[in-house]
Amino acid sequence: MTISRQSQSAGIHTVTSDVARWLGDENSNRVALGHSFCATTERSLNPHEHIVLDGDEQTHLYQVLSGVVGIYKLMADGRRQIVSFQYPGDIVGLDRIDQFDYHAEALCASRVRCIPVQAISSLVNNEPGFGAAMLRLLADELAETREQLVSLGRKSALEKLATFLLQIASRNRRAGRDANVLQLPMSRSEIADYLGLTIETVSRNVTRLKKSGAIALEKTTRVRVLDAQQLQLIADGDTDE
Amino acid sequence: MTISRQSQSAGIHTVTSDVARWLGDENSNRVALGHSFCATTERSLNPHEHIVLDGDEQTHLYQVLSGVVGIYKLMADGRRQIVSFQYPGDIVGLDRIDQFDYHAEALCASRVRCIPVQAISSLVNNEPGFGAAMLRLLADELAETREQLVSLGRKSALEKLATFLLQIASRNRRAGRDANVLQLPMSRSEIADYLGLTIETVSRNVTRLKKSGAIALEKTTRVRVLDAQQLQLIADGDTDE
DNA sequence: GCCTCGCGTTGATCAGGATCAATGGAGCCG
DNA sequence: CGGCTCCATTGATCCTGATCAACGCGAGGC
Repeated sequence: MTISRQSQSAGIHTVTSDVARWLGDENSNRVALGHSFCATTERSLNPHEHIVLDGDEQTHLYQVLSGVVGIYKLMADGRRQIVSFQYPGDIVGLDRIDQFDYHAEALCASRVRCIPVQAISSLVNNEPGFGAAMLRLLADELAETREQLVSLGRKSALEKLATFLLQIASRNRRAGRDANVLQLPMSRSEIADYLGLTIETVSRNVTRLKKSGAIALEKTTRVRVLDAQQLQLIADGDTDE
Repeated sequence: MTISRQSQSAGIHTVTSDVARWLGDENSNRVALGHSFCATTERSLNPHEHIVLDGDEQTHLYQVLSGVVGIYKLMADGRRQIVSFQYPGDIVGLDRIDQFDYHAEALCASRVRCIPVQAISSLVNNEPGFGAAMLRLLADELAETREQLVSLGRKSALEKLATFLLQIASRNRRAGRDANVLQLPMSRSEIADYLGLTIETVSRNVTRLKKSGAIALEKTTRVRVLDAQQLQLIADGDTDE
């Protein structure tokens, strides 16, 4: 097993079982559920702490409360594909039943609510709207993932990056935040592994967008959108070159 | 709007409204549903006939009964990404609510069952297990799509192709068919647009797999797997080069 | 059977992004 | 404040897969 030529997520592969027991630092919590109650817990996560490892038996779902969680898959030789970024409100594990087939890691300090899987079926049966909400979340996630397939399969590096920035802008807008100031809680390496690129290519194309006047880089981790329309044209491949 | 350099799906873009009225050639059909009945219809599709166009208002879900349906997205300049192949049992439209954001096209002569969306909520409420089945199908689709992200983002052309062939083999196995004889109901162009490649690259890598002894090409549209283990190693990137 | 047309294969060349290498810069700790 | 470390940026070169081009082959029509 050789080291990947594409993935530059060096530290990532030393995945340890930091998932195992977190029952120490949790806040107990109870959620009304029909006539009964359902015990959920909250957990605080340090940057790069894992919630879930590939192969873990699924004991809980995890709803992100704050921060950002990255879901990723690893190939045998270490190549990494980040499959989704999960933001507050998103639920990790909706798609699985018995066992996880991905890793999930807090990208920055985050909090998650842990929902035991045994609670799910009773929630679905007793909590009106819960099943529908799950379906909705799952459907949204599928739609986003399909859109990401277009990026990975058919877009150039510049188009991928513009698309990515607009995703964040649109998430900001939905959350009522400024759609022109984009916090990037993830590193270049994580962006690269999300877009199927290398960090160098990400960096070069950030520079290209900067030089073209579409964005400004206020900090490494903060982008200001200067020309949203241009960014949109680039993302859609509408450049008439 | 210039013509794509990547997509070679020439005829595809002349998408006409062949979806519109099919009420002529349908077989009426009724599905028991609690106390009431739910009218579904069946529809036969010719090769390359569309079921759904991007932007269509969603009036039905479509369950594939026979054949194969391709779900794809188009970029403004014609680049195409096939996002999923749907086989008998799969349902097109589970992820959407009001409007389709993709095209769906029969790749070969196919039949689909059309389920009116109005029926869905009553099916969920009255038909025990229906909601769970929808969730399950949706979850499976999401898991497959995420796996495809790994292919598109991180695998080489050869690895993508091997992965694709093994997907078909595993579908055959689940359906009780021979996992070593793979029918390819789609053209090279459709495989290319699924894998984010060009037809030439697909063709060259089919040849490579042939020469390596992993597969034999019985017809253009039929592959025999000769060395499943080698194919698996290639797909996983376990080649020790 | 032969012609035609569309698809698939193969070859030659090009280019976008990966790789290899060096430098820059920000945060952290002393 | 200075040094250290990690990450991001920039530069030089390489390589995989795209593009451009030609040819082969099989299916359908006459």
